[in-house]
Amino acid sequence: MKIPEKTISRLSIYYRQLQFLSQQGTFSISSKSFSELVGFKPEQVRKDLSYFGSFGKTGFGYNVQGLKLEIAKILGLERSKNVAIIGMGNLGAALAGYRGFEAQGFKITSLFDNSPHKIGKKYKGKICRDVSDFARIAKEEEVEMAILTVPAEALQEAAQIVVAAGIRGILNFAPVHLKVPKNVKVNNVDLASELKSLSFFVSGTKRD
Amino acid sequence: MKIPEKTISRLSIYYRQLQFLSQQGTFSISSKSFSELVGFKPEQVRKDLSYFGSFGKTGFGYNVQGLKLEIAKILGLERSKNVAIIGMGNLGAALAGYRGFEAQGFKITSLFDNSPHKIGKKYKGKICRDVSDFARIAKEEEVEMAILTVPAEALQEAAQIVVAAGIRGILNFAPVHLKVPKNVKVNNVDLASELKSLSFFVSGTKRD
DNA sequence: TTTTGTGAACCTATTCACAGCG
DNA sequence: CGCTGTGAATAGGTTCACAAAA
Repeated sequence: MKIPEKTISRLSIYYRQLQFLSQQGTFSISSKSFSELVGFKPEQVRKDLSYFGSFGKTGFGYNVQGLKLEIAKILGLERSKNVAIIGMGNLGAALAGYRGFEAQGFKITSLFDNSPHKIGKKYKGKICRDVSDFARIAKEEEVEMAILTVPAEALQEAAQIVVAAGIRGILNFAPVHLKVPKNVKVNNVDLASELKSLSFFVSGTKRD
Repeated sequence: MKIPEKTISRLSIYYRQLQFLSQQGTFSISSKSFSELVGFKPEQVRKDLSYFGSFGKTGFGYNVQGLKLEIAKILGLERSKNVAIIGMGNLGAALAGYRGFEAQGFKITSLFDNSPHKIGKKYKGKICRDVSDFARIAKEEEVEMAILTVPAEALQEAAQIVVAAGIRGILNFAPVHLKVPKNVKVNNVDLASELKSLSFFVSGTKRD
């Protein structure tokens, strides 16, 4: 069965919500109540889950803890994953200390840059290293994914380095299209473009 | 005619690319060459543009400068838009100094927080103010959009404040569903979820 | 009765394929 | 000719509606 990509990003959202419910001590929840929390339709939630199995109890709903673990398994989050950041500008430095990652099963283990001004410097207690040592360090520290916060003109080169080192998941913040082999998955976060599309909606005459 | 939301986000990407081409001095470009740069299909590019008019010349392609201006008009970017950031944590502070915004027609004019430790402090040369003064300041400074980088538990309240102040475009970084009136547009950037969906792909056994 | 799981129907978006213009 | 613009065909994703389970 082919699983829609959108299902995967919704599961990622469900996971965060289940973690929260679990911390609250909620034992079980129906697809209807859950859907209101995450902002989708109940059928959508059920269909998304149905790609992977039957996790609910008819007439009852889903066990919060159980479902959380199932989704962790689906997303490969049973154990924490190590992540490297390449590019220690404003954004890279902020992400190095972003609390939201740890709680969701990610560990920012390694920071890289190519500038002598930044190599050796500490960010949030972690030392920034030379990106030319990426392959060796990534192997040693079992890095599985990379966050690229380099300038546009450095992007393709940085990507080459991480792909050559065997990384198969890249989160790209440069507002430029990244060409990678098809066994590598890239997620793009284009912050200025998010604002541009908001601009369309706030500027529109018919949209109020 | 109804315009797909995805078309709007692609136009936002096209805009960045056209700006780059324009800086390079490229005079004109075909949908085919352009599509390779942005990573979509040529028909997609043409269809997206066709919702708004006929901007190309048959047998020739598109005038770079002209198309850039047309898209600026569509997205409401003819003049720079003022943006506020609420929540001066790691991420908010980084975005306050993010260079990528200015070049694309956005000005971060106003910074807010609710913590006495942060109010009055300067971030990238801009002073952080009390979020309870949001409505007044946003009006004075003609803020049209807001970036929310507040903790999850403060999100809904922050949103209420900006919506009450007449803001109709919100970029939300908290990994929580935000309820707003339907005349307000929210774009969500959920960084941990981006990593989770990458995790699915790097963990998968069949996906290499 | 309540709520899941899921084929079928529907709706939205992408790609095809070609007419028509310069 | 080369390349755009666009209806028609296809693919992809969402919602409906209901049978089955507890």
